[in-house]
Amino acid sequence: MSLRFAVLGVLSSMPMTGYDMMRYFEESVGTLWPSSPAQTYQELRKMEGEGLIAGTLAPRGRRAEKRIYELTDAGREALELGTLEPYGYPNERDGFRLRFCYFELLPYEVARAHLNAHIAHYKLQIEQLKARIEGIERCRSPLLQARLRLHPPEAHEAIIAYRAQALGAQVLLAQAEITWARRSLHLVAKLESNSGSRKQRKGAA
Amino acid sequence: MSLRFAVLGVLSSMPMTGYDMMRYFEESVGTLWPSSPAQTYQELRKMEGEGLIAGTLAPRGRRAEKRIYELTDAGREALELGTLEPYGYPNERDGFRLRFCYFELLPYEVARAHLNAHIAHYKLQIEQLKARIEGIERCRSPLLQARLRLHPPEAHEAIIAYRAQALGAQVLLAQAEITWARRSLHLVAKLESNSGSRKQRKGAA
DNA sequence: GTAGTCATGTAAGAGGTTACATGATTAG
DNA sequence: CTAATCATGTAACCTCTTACATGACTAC
Repeated sequence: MSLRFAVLGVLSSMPMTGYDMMRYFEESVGTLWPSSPAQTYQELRKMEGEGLIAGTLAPRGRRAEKRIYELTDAGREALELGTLEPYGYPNERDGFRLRFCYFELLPYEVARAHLNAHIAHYKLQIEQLKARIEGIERCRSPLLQARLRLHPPEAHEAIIAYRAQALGAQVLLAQAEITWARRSLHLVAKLESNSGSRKQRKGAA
Repeated sequence: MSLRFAVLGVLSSMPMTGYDMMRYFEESVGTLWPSSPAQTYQELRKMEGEGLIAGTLAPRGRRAEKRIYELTDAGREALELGTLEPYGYPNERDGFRLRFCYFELLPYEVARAHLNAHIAHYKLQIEQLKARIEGIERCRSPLLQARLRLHPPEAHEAIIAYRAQALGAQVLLAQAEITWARRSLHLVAKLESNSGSRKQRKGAA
């Protein structure tokens, strides 16, 4: 249901084609709910069938056509309902930690390399998120600008703040990942020195 | 590939039936990679077909039978390879934050309720995780005990520490969630007091 | 003309959820 | 005898990914 929610949310700012939607997805909610072209187009067709959105054919050049979607009243209702309903927390999966459970199978060097890659991954993510947050706060996205135009000025602060705060969550989580990985590097070092001194004791004995 | 990895990991401690596996999943890596009976049994059959695990029929009571799976050499290799390979970080999805992006549609009261539910959710999760971590550190699980028996005593510390540290990650992340939700409650309060003198929105235009 | 962007799809398959179906064994 | 547990599945469905396919339009 979340892709559907994302589509409703994006369309609530302005009508657009499936192609536009894919671009705006990346710009706005893309970090929160990525979607491929294949899935986006399919979902749009399905939602049109269910009356949540309405597509109208528009000319494009002389021979070609494009389909511009906009929210219906039912779609607007579904969007509100989606925010109103309590969120059903799905099972979270954590492939990295699953593998980490078996790091005892690895040489310390490889374990360290994996953890350093983890840190690099989330550092990069934080940079990207901060750039996005700045983009939101400065209203650089045409999608966000369109959304603001739909609302009175006194609502603008909330719209922008909620968006930025949503990405702020991802920053906090990424920072926690880095903290954890650093601690895990300490753990690896400790395990290594323990096994090192053992070897020394054995060698000495 | 992660369910497969989880199966290999669990089976590397001891041979067992699909039914046992489901129970041990919940006990050990269940928080990291939950799986349903349907999926578990299917995956086991598939992995048997690919020679990663081998099932032997064993009698159960007088008429019934059960299938006990164990790792093959290929399976052991696959497990090692799975830890050795760099982890391919998947796209992460965040349904809660996606909804949060549109909290401006909600009355402040409902926004607060959602955030409080968020805090409650992760507080509960932290409690459960801490209980699990204690269980690991005290070696309460028969699965972990079996695993330790397979290894020399000087390896025990690492095995236990990695497991506990894996769940420790989830604790850190859950704490970050709570921190974020508290900050978001402050944000809601601020927005509300800003709009305090103004008339608040009601109804759809 | 050709490269890049705009625009829309289909098909196959992996991975996961939910619901249902079946029957034996064990503990009380 | 009954209920809980042990044990194994099947079927339908949803979501998401990957790869492929098509063709018009625009700027150079």
